[in-house]
Amino acid sequence: MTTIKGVAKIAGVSTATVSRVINEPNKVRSETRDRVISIMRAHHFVADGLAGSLASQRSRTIGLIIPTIANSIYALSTQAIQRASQAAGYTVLVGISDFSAKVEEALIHRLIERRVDGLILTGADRNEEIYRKIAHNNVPFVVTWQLTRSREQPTISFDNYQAARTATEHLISLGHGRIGLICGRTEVNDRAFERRRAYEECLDRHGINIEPDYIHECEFEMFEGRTAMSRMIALESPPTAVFCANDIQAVGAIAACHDANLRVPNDISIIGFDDLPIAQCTIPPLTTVRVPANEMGNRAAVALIAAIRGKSGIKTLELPTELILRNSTARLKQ
Amino acid sequence: MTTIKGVAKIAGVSTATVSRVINEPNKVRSETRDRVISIMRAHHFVADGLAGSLASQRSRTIGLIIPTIANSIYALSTQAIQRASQAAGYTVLVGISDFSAKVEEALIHRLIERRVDGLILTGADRNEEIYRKIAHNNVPFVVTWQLTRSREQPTISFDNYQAARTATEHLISLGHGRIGLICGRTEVNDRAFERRRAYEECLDRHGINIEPDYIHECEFEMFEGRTAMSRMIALESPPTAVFCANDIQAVGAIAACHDANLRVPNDISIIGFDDLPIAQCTIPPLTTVRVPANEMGNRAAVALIAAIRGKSGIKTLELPTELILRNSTARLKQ
DNA sequence: ATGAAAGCGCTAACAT
DNA sequence: ATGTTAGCGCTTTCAT
Repeated sequence: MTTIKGVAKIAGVSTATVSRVINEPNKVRSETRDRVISIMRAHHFVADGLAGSLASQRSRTIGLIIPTIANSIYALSTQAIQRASQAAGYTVLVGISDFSAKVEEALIHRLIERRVDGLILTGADRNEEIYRKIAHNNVPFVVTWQLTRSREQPTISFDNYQAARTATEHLISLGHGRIGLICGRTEVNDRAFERRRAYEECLDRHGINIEPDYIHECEFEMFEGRTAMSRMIALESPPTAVFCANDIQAVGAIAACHDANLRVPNDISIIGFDDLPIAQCTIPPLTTVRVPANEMGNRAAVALIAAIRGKSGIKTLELPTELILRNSTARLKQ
Repeated sequence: MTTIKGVAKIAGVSTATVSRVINEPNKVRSETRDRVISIMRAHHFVADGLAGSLASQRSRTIGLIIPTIANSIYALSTQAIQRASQAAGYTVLVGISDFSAKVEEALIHRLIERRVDGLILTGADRNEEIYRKIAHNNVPFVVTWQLTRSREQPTISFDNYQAARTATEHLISLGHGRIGLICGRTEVNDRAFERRRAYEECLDRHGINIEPDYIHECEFEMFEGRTAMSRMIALESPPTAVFCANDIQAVGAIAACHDANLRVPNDISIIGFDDLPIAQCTIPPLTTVRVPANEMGNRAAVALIAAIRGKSGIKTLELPTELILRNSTARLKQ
């Protein structure tokens, strides 16, 4: 396999010149440059980026940790991060933690090992030891999907608490008092935790009793949302409205209502969270909270890359969310 | 920042010993090993994988190219690839081509630059020059999502043509003669191309005329499927059944029927492709063709890693698909 | 079981 | 504009 040494020899120049052709082409006389380039082409030469990174002490790679990819939620922000990074000449290394703290720790270790220039994390709730390891290895990072005002981590996110509160208030303002919750597992997911906290505190603030049978934590799968909803429907006194803390589960919940011959929103109101594309194609279209996944991903990547280039530190940034009124919620029938 | 040299000095051993502790721990006396390990811990030491890869000439990284991630289709196989790779000690570098041949070429170059030990590609239709570059750099690879019996590329996939033919035959067997098609852009997507070819040849074989107004190519977005369907519904003589060559577009198509007050499947039959989780939660549940995305991803990763380890070459493997009968297709009303 | 030392392929001063 | 050369941090062969 060809190396810059080989190319240099054939072209009759030094390795430094070949390196310049690759990295700073305009510092090389066009004649020399063209000759070198054509030789590289002819030999299908691809420079060894590992050697380059080792020598230059930067990898032009950024690491991203997400809990799962199988679900559109993180796919959207991931895509935005990929796009922004590729555009800036960076490659993204994605690690999927499957909501496991242990796996996440191993993945972060791997990414640092690969000498990523920076790290984008999902959620803020992790072992202090991990943050220490990141700091000791001088890796700039940014937290997404979870605001951390109290902590010192640089964050680019919306506020899960406020957004979930908006959703809950919406149901209450419609006259509902028996309100259910379907959300992710709060022990492994601080975003779900915040959303549940908002739901509970909001009911509390309105003097509404919190009914354990109305609260279901489950995986981010449609069928899990469907099962949870079926259980609530089967209750003696079922809720008249349900807040699904993500659209995936909401789709399942709507299917469960349909299974039970309950009309949405006439018989039961459902509100989602995320505003995935699917929210526009459910029957009826889903009222939900729009989350700035794309912008969050883009901004996080851009800010991180700026920080890597030493142009600036990362300032915590709160992005707005928005209640999207469609057709799955209605005023409580007296 | 600490290096193995630093660790070695503190521990009073050579760098070779530290390296052994990291890579072949059992070749080091347990006493020495424990001392070295505790020093590494205390200093949050993370070995430089780039230097290691450069020296050992293997990166324990595999590259994956997919067209998009925003849609569950490729997310499922990607997840399977990630899992299998992580389990085998490999990191996955994902490149997203956005269905652009040019972007894909640049990404493949980047991955080879990063010295991936192997490459997993989506679809088989690309410039010969790219295959040559891959070969010249001795990178083992495997093609997924598209069978290539005629070509020499090692492939692990199902057969798009046969699967799409099954779907079309299903509609014909139900008595339909006016059959529409909604699929991806065949110029940039050989999977979509094969599915369209199967649709057309199948109609032809049954003596059914191919009606250009019944064929819509569009992006993998629900709303694009919805728009395409609306157009067909507005036709003077609309189709009585539509084959959506992926479930995403099918969801949009169902929504369009609902918009137009057409009942599925009473007024119009719809069949999808992929069997994504959403297919079970549409109203009505979607008849579709199940595609072995998870198994394909897993097998591709496992086979590639085996090839990397020199255990075997990659043998082309055809995975089965399956017609999943649910409730969105029905016999044509006379 | 451990150490010494020669690279791996590139970058980046510094020199010319 | 181009060349010389000393590393980057690790692995690995060969000694001991």
